[in-house]
Formats: sequence, structure tokens, C-alpha cells
Amino acid sequence: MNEAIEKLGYVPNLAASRLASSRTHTVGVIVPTLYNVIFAEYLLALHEVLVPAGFQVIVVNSRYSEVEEENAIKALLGQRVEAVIIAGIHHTPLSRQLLKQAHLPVVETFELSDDPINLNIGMSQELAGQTATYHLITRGFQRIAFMTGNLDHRAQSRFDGYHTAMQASGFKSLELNSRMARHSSVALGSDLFAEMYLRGDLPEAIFCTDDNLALGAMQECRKRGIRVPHDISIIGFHDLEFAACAAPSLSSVATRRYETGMLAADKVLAALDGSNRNVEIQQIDMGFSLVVRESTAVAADGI
Amino acid sequence: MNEAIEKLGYVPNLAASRLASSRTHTVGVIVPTLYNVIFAEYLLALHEVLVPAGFQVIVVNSRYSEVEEENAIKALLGQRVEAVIIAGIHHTPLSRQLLKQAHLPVVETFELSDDPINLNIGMSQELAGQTATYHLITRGFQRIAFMTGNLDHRAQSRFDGYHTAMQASGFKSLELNSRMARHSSVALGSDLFAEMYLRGDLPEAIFCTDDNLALGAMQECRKRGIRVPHDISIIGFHDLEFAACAAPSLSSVATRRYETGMLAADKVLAALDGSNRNVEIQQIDMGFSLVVRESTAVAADGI
DNA sequence: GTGAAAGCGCTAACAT
DNA sequence: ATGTTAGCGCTTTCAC
Repeated sequence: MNEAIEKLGYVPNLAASRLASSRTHTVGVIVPTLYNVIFAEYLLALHEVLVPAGFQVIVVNSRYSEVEEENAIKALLGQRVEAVIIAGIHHTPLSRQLLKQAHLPVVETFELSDDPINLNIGMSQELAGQTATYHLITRGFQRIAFMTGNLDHRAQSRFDGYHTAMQASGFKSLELNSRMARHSSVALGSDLFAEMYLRGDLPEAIFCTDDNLALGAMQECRKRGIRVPHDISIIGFHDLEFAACAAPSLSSVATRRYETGMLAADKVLAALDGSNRNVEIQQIDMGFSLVVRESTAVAADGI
Repeated sequence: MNEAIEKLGYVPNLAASRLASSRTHTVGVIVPTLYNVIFAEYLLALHEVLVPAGFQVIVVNSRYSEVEEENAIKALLGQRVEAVIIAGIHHTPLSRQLLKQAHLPVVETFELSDDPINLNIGMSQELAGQTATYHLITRGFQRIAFMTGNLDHRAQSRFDGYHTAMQASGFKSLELNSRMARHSSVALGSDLFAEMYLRGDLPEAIFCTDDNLALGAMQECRKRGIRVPHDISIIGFHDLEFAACAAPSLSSVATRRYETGMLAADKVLAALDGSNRNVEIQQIDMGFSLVVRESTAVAADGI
């Protein structure tokens, strides 16, 4: 088949094969954006497990919109994917209903859900936000700003955690986000910091929802002669590859997106492979960890 | 249909629809990796044009392997995609043959081909490499190193351009790449620079195949007290979003991956939409542009 | 217009 | 083992 026929240009029609066998060997994956290493790493893991197992993975991005996500779900179910893996836990009612009655493994990732469709592999974004904030508070800072790009659900939860920690400590929250929904990037971090600087109210520390924002802020500091961490402490989120080698190295909250992808894919394979196709509801907390580096110092006495 | 039936859980079977109508409304896209903003920007453009036009785009990554690319092509043709858009111009003989006899629009992108399958929208990577190198040479540098991660075809072409320029000027090429194939990243730039520093042979200037490498090198400089551009000049490639806001801002060669994606998608739509489905061979050079910023200075006299 | 029937290119179950 | 045939769920054509 591979030798003779394909060299003559014959390629079997998968639509016919799928229709006849009612097996598609595809799994659908929905991510909010491809424009973010976080999801690239996660997708990498999914590919690495699913492709060798003979599955094609169909990636659709929902551009952070629940309506587009619903369309993506319809398209994927229409293609009779054998499982769906979605980043996020917030869906339209119809999305939930379609997924539930499709009777296939569904994995929701990156967050922890109160009401999982069936599998849920994630972490508490709120607790992670709290942890980063308490790290700063413990170091003696009180005027701590929160910097974010567009406030998607995960960033919002991290903000909630920040807010809770600040309130519990008796400090005022200082939000710092772009009015326009701009995706997190080094350039945005730079812009937001510059804006804050020009307004004249620099905080003692900043918690950025994303390492890219943090890097941008650090670069802007450098340009303006503000020393990190001497004059201002900065912590990022996700512990991206560059955090360790930034100058100064960047404190961050490490998240496990690669492992999340691996596990999600493994669980899907197990569910698809097994004789019992009934996926029970299960929730797995992947956790996170605080990584303290040079960019967060101890507050000077008397401040 | 959307109202009543779907709420009851009915989702039409696309495999059947595709088989019956012999229209799939899908286009296949092959990229070497998702782990690089370059391709994310390109994919974004493809999605933005194709999805509103009613096409589903199926993204497959070939992980920089021509064999995996061939498998991807087989899978896509098996699905009867209506067009194929591939990053790159180097394919296995079978890949080329399959694409040619499939009689569908094929767009090869990012490079300029001597023998396009049909459409080819790219730029001369070699000329761009030459341009970056001549910029450094014109500024008075002679000991100019070339830094790269894994040497894929595009990086190799940029190196060729660098080598040509160096040779034409009577200077010796200094290659600087990772023995192991590591993808371009800030961390890799940092590592490679550190390695070179510890070997004790710092050049006067570095041309990095990628802005990420350049940023890593700049950060390593900072840690080691080497001033950019006073002690060493650095130029990157692609002009990523952060290049302008880096401290110091990074000189680079701007490439047009978003526009490339837009144009590729437009051409595909035109070919698919039109009555004449015969796509003629056509080549479009998107060009590039040198962006000079702070990271490349003029050589001090007498050096 | 509305409705019935043929058939897309495979797979799987059957008969030989 | 090998060959034959029904049928997957739609679209499209053709008859009404």
C-alpha cells in the first residue's frame, strides 16, 4: 500500500473510512490562543502522547470567547472526535450540554472546576495568586500593584487571590491593567509600567500575571534608572524559560502546563483504550510552586 | 436546525457530509513548530482570513522533520483538504509528488524556492542574513560571530548570507551554535553567550538568528558587566514585539510573517473560489527590512 | 416546490 | 484464506 499505491498518487479517503468504521482517531483540543508559550508547551505534550498512539489532534483556538468555543465544540463533535480537551472551565450552557451528551471523554484543564464535565486537570489560580502576593507581603511590602493584560478567567482568579491576600493584610489593591484588551507581552509590560511611572505612583512591588509583563516592566525600570529589586520588587507568573536567566533573575510562580498536557492525553488514551468507555468524574490538582529569585527583595526598614 | 435540533443534541456528521458532497471546507497548514511566535503570528493571520470564509484550518506540526512533514501531507490529503499551506520549501521527493498530483492549491512560505510547487510567498533568508552582517561590517566591526540554535533551513540560509558577507569583506566566520539541537530561546542565547565568554573569545559583534537568542545574550552581558553596545554590538532577527522595548533596544531584521499568512490565505481563497481551479506557478517576495536600534553601535576607532 | 433514491469510498460482516 | 455485499449519514439528482 505505502510502496506501490501511494507512489502512484493514491491516498485513501479518510472521510469514507471514518464514516464506515465510525472511528475517527482524532481528538479535539481547544485553546484560547496560540499566541502564548503556555499553550504551545501544553499542545506539545498533547501531541507527544496522542500522535504516537495513532491519534490526530485537531487544535482550534477560541480566541478567549465562549461563543467561539461553542462553535469549536460543534465543529469538533461534528467531526466525531473521540475526545475533547479544553483549556478552561467556563463554557456556555449549550457547550456544556453538548459535551455532556456526546458521551466522550472531556478534559477541562488549567483551572479547578466546581462542577467538572468529567475529567478536570488543573490548579487553583486563585491560590497561586494569593501565594505570589503573600510572598511580597511577607517580604515587608505594602504598596503592591497587580499588573495584567486582558483579564481572562485565569488572570481574574489570580487577581482574586491577590485581592484576598491584600485585604486580609489590610492593604489596598492597586490594579494596573490595560484598558484595551491587549494580550500579555513584554511590550505591554513595558507600556503599563511606563504609564504608571508617568502617573507618578510607583508601588514598592508588582505582581504581574505573566512573566512577559514582568520582563517588560523590568526593562522599563532599567531604562528609567529604577533598580530591581533595590527600588522595586517584581514577581511574574508561569516561570517561563527566560525567568531564570533574566537579569536580574525573575521570581515567579511555576505552573505545570507540560505535565498537565501529558496527563490529560494519558487519561484520554486510557479512557479510549479501555473496554469501559464510561469516564467517571475526576479532578486532579497539579499544584504550582513559588520560585524566589533576585527580582524580589526584602523591604528596606522603615518603609 | 440550530435552534431546535441542536438543543436536543443532534450534531450532523461531517464525515458523511464531506463524503457525499466531496467538499471538505478545510485547508491544511504545516508548520515546523508551534513553539515559536513567528508561526503563531502566521497562523493567526491564516485563521483570521480562512475561518470567516467558512474554512476550517487543520494545523499539523512537522517538528522540523521532512519525514514527519511527509506523514502530515499524507494525512491532510487523506482528509481531502482543499489546499495546503506549508512553511518551508524543502520536502521529500514523495511529498513534492503527492502535492503536485493532488491538484490543489499549494502555498510554500517563508523562503523563496527555485522550483515552487505552485505558489511561493517568502523572502530571501540569505539576503537578510547578508544585510544584517553588512550592517555590522559597515559599522566597523570585523570579529563578528553568528549565533544560532538548531540550524534549520532558514537559519542555514541566514548563515550562508552571513558567511558570504564575511568572506567578501575578508573576515573570518565565527559560528556559535549549540551542539545539541535546542530551539531558539532566551535561555539558549544566555547559555551560548556564557559559553563563549568563558572560552575567553568575545567578538566585537554578534548576529543572532533570532531575537530571543539576542535577548538572552544581552541579559548575559548585563550579568557579566559587559555593556551593550559599548563593549559589544548585538543584532537579532525577526523584530519580535519586545525588540523595540528591550533595554537597550535591539537592532533586528524585520520579517513579515503576519502579512505572509494573510497573503497565503487570500491566494488560497482566490484559487478555491474562482471558477478556474488551475493555480499557476507564482512567486512573491515579501522582503524584509533592517531595523537599527541601540544595540548596534559604531566601532571605536583603532579597534 | 417537496419527496424518494442513488451514491460518495470506504469498513465490516458475511459467504464462499 | 479470499471475495462479495450491505451500509455508514449525508448530498444531490431526478422524478413527481
